[in-house]
Amino acid sequence: MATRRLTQKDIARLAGVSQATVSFVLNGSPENANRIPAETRERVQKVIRETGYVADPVARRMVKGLNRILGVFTYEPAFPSAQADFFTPFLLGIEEAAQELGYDLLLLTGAGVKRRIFGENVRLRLSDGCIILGRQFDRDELTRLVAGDFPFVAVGRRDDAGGPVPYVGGGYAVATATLVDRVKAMGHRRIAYVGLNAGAESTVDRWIGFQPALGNAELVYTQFAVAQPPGETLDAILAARATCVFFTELADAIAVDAIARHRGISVPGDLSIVVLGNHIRAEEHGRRFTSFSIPREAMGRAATEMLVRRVENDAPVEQVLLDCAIVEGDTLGPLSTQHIRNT
Amino acid sequence: MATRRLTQKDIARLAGVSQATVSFVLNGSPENANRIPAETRERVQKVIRETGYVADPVARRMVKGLNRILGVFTYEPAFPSAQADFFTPFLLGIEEAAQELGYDLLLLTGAGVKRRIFGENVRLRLSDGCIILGRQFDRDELTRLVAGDFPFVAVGRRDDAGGPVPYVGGGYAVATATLVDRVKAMGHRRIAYVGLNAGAESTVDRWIGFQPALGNAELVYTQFAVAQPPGETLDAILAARATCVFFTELADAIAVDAIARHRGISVPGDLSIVVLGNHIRAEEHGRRFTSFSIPREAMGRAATEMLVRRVENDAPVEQVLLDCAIVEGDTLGPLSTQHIRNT
DNA sequence: CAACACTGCTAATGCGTATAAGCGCTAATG
DNA sequence: CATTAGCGCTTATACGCATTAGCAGTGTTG
Repeated sequence: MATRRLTQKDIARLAGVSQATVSFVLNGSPENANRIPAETRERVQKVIRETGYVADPVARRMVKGLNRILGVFTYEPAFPSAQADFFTPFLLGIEEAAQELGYDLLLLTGAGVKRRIFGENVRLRLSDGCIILGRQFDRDELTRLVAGDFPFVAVGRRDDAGGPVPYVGGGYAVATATLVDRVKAMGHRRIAYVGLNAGAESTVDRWIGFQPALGNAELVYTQFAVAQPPGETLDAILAARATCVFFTELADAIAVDAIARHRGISVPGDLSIVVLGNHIRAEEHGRRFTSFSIPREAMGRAATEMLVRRVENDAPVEQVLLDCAIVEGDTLGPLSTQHIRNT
Repeated sequence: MATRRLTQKDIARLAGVSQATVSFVLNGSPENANRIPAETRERVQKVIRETGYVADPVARRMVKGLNRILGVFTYEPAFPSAQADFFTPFLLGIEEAAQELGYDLLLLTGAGVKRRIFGENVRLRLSDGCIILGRQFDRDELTRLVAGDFPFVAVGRRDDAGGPVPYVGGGYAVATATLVDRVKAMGHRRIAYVGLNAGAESTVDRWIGFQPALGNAELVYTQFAVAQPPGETLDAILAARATCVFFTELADAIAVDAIARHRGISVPGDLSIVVLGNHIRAEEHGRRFTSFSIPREAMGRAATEMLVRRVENDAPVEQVLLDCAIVEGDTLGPLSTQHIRNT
């Protein structure tokens, strides 16, 4: 246990050469490699093989600057089961891409309660660059990151923070607009929207896609708050004689759908439901909501590849939105005759 | 972008002191801290605050030897969805413990197809120690780890490999024996065992707990192979007039249970089923099998804490088995009168 | 035969930090 | 008044490696 780690000096001593020679044998550049004859090289390599020596990556990094390590920072802990379904697909994509590109991942656990990038001990800097994951972004930290020289890529679109933020996001606005078009094609003209319309970029994007796509349809009810009993929400939707309701949160949709079913209100017969994004596996709740899917794994991959481009080639800031596939589901139907009669 | 990172030298210049003074201000040990008057300290800290300087963890590690980073090595990729349910609970425990102890996690992605600890560039060594996760262990690498001076802890019991292996495992043998006792207390005397009884330690442990606990019960059928159609397995179990069957693999149990149900054979009325370990959430398949639960999260936590003890205090090798709680389930019932008649 | 190039190495340096050792100064002590 | 004991710093060194510069010896050229 007390046996100190082997160093190049040890190898050099055992092989009867200098430390520099060992270093050359290990990573001889084309010009310098051939300056060491095969015989000496063999002798050194024999010692390396026998001792199982490997260069200390820390010292290596000291002089080379790069580590082939990518940091992954999450503002929320990544693995707790409540979050796991959300984070795992991202991490899967990140891990796969990192492996292909020959990078390891440094998972930053965030010291103490407050997770911060710029904390006391920014061990983050050990990595060559970092991916930032999570819904809650600290504005100030983002600004500092943009201003600084540390390469990073955000997963999820981010507004400018003293400069453009490199990101890989989901095309929520486009997908939302597509769903609105589909709803209108089904004949719906009286529409409700339940969910936030401000705050995080991902939330805003949905609203931005939604609003202009409405066209000649009428937004008869909006509920931008969240904490309301689902029964009341349903009452309000029906009172406004909406025939189709958009939810930003799957959980809200599930709750309202359950109440509707309980009251004998048919979905989509009497009321169509559309969810803007699908965070959880379909199997967990019986319903397949009409919605769009977030390409989380692909986002992880793309972000990783973008980060490596920035690290290795000092590539310029890129901003990418990946397409979200429409999930047909079975909660959106054509306007019923009863609806038409009521109008 | 071209702005080089700040170093202590820069801070020193700006504050009009020496580099060493900056270092003292940053991490003054009790004896040395008070050697620097508040005024100077303030001046230096002001510059640090204004510039946002943070010490390079690499250089820090160079001199301190430790990095507050724990490596996590998995022989199989951790996040692919097939594996995710298996690995996630471990990672959850590891992440929580690491966070509490102030460590970050270095996830080793394994270069290329073959995942190896001792590869070309053992990036692992950047961490202070490592946790090894996964069912498939490379014997040779384990031996080298045991022989070496790099601190590690295995998750899952491991046989000696040229010396005792530090691990946190599950008490499968004890839990299995408990289940056997319970089965016997229900009156069962004709028992079947389906699953491997050799190979990985976790498999062997189940068999080791099973065999001696049988006592006066009779092992009327064993199937140590795996790849057999579930129908044939069921036929063989029934032909042997077993009244209770133990499975090591949940998947096998699910398959046989499904066939039995399809054929109108009642579980546990006609045949009791016990599963030795529960790998997947109960909700995913309808049945709650009588089994034991593997405390994966606790294992991750314990392994992390053990590793930190080894890293920080050079603690001796520990080998711990955590209790597996018995899952009552509804696939184990008392011997039916029909069974008794048949005997 | 002097000048020079090439071979096969070694010595020296720097990366950014922590820390032991030391140095000039003032105040307290004998 | 000589000595010592803090005080408030600075200087110097080491960590393990990559890399540049250079040096001794041999051959090659003009």
